[in-house]
Amino acid sequence: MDNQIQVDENGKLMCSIEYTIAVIGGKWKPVILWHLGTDGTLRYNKLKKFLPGITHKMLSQQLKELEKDGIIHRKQYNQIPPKVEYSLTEKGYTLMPILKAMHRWGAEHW
Amino acid sequence: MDNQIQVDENGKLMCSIEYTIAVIGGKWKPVILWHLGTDGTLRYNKLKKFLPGITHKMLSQQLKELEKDGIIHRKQYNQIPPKVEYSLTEKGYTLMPILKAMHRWGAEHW
DNA sequence: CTGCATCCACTTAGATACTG
DNA sequence: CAGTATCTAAGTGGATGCAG
Repeated sequence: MDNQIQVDENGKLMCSIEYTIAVIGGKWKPVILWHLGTDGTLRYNKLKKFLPGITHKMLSQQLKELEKDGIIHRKQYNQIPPKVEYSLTEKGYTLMPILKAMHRWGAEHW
Repeated sequence: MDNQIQVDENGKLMCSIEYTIAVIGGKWKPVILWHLGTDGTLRYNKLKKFLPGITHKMLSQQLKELEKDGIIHRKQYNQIPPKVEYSLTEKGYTLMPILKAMHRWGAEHW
């Protein structure tokens, strides 16, 4: 087994797969990233339309976390009405193989 | 975008990536599957040692769900003391590329 | 050794209302 | 349009004890 022992911000032991889960895990993040990855750049509301059932609060929250982890980029236009665009960072794009694999597996094993 | 519209058991819309998340998502499942995938067959307690911090309750629960979804196989030996072995099913092994990718990404982007 | 049931603290997410 | 704050209901996981 080659998974190295790692430690999270609380000093708890983790293996590297747990780090990945911490970054892209949860109900919404994979789907958010999937859409940003396939569509390129999306405004807040456009993105929201791709996520049936997500609440306003959840979307902001998830986006903020993804931004903090360096996965997505947030570009704000200072205008009225406001306009904000989200896109994947370079680091974010490195996740696409995983997301593609997940998407494909889901389609095949439904 | 080629993600088809799908429906879950409650009639809610899902895209296929959400199904994958539903099956392998959460804090523990990817790590459980990772260990079963790399080590082959593991007894309950041996598996538990690989998951620092997991409680008894959580492990049973996660294993039961994975079994229900056809991802892992449970082999029980009727003896005292009990002995139960877990391993990946064929369907479970099809998840390994995803898990490998997650493991690798985590190691590279820590 | 493996698994289940109960209880309870804690976390999480939804609804709603408000801001620039 | 994009985001924040608060309140609260529901979900989740940990501790513990019991069983085969």
